Amino acid sequence: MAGQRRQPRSRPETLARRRDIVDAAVEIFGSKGFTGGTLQEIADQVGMTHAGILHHFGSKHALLLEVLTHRDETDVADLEEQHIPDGMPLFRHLVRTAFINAHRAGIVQAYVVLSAESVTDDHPGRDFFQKRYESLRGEIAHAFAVVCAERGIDEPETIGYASAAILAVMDGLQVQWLLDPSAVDLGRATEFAIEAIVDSVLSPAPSPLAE
Amino acid sequence: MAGQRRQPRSRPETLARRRDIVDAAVEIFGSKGFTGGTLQEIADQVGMTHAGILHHFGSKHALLLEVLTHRDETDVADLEEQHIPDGMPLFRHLVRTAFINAHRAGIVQAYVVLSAESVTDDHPGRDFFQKRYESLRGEIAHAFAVVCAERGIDEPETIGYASAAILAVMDGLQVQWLLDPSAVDLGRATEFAIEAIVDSVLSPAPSPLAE
DNA sequence: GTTAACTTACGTTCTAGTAAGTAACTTTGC
DNA sequence: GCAAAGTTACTTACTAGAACGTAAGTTAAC
Repeated sequence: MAGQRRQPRSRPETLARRRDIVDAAVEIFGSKGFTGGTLQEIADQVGMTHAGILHHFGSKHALLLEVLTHRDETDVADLEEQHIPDGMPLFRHLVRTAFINAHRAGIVQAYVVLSAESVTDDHPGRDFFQKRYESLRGEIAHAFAVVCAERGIDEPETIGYASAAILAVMDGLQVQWLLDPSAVDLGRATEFAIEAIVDSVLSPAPSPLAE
Repeated sequence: MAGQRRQPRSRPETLARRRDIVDAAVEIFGSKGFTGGTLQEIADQVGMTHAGILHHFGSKHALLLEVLTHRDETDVADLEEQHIPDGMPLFRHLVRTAFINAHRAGIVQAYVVLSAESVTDDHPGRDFFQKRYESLRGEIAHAFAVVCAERGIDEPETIGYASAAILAVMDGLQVQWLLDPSAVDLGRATEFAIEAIVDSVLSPAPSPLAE
């Protein structure tokens, strides 16, 4: 049903060149945003003209989608990798990812900038991020369900809030960390927050905010 | 010491016009970002030419800073309002703000987009957001200190992580909520997360992630 | 000898900013 | 109280540059 499968694309040199371009695009879009970054800058970084990039990807829009979906090799969240951890190991994995990300400012910045930019009207990445968050929330919620089952407790309705909140802290801490790395310890702060949220789902405490 | 205080600016009609422009800028920058939004669009919305806007603010850059610093009237975080709540009331205030924000998508979007965009290189809003987060973290940390003192407990070192984390969840949940309002209950999710974090500072539990 | 991987060159559109002009309102001199 | 002078709030018109995209040509691989 899809038009034409491209077998010609399979030439190894060409594939490597495309990878170079995507890598450069991650860096440029990460440091300038999608709207602010230009094909020219990306082209300069891989040593060709901007028309050469359009030859490979057709449009800036298409290049962005390639950047977003083919981040596999240099993954940020690593959730969709070979074997997705589940249950408690998932939460440990998320914390570990935060510690690793503290040494990968480039990719982190690309995701922070592009995900927030995607909420703007008609942004080409909007659909991608909407589905990504939905899927990630689902995986985290599932991990909560597994953990609850393991401990023989009913799944509290807070699981939905907690799943969104975990992703939210991770993203939000990245913004603060990017703005001032010396002010925020990305790994430890993420660890603290995830522990707090997980604990609050498993052993609900009376609200400390109640008057 | 400052050059010349402008008394002419105090003309009420002019001030109102400037407010109109700033309001329009919030909407445009919120829906398209700073880089993506144009003076033309802002001008259209207030019914003048883009040169008219430059007459008032001098440059697009300066208009952005005005948008960021003069959000006072339609405040998002409301922290710097008349009397800053402190101690436990601050946390309640933050939760209340989240519930209110759920009905103010426009301004929320402006802040989400601009704060994330500000991490890009040489962004004119970078300095603003860096200082803003620093100041907000400080206020939240102070509230924690007050609460600890009230209960006669030592301030745990987790206060720093918790302060950053609270701001982070608020921001991160806004992103997810803007992408899909039906999937995230902004108010309740924020409430849950803040309660979890506050509780975790006041009554530290053994890490649920420990193997 | 066809296809892929480019480059050069061009077109169109759009951008922020500037310069100069104009109408209206304020202030000042008297 | 009123006219001259100055200031403000714009507009129109322009500049200079950059952006993405396209079309056509060129070299090299298979």
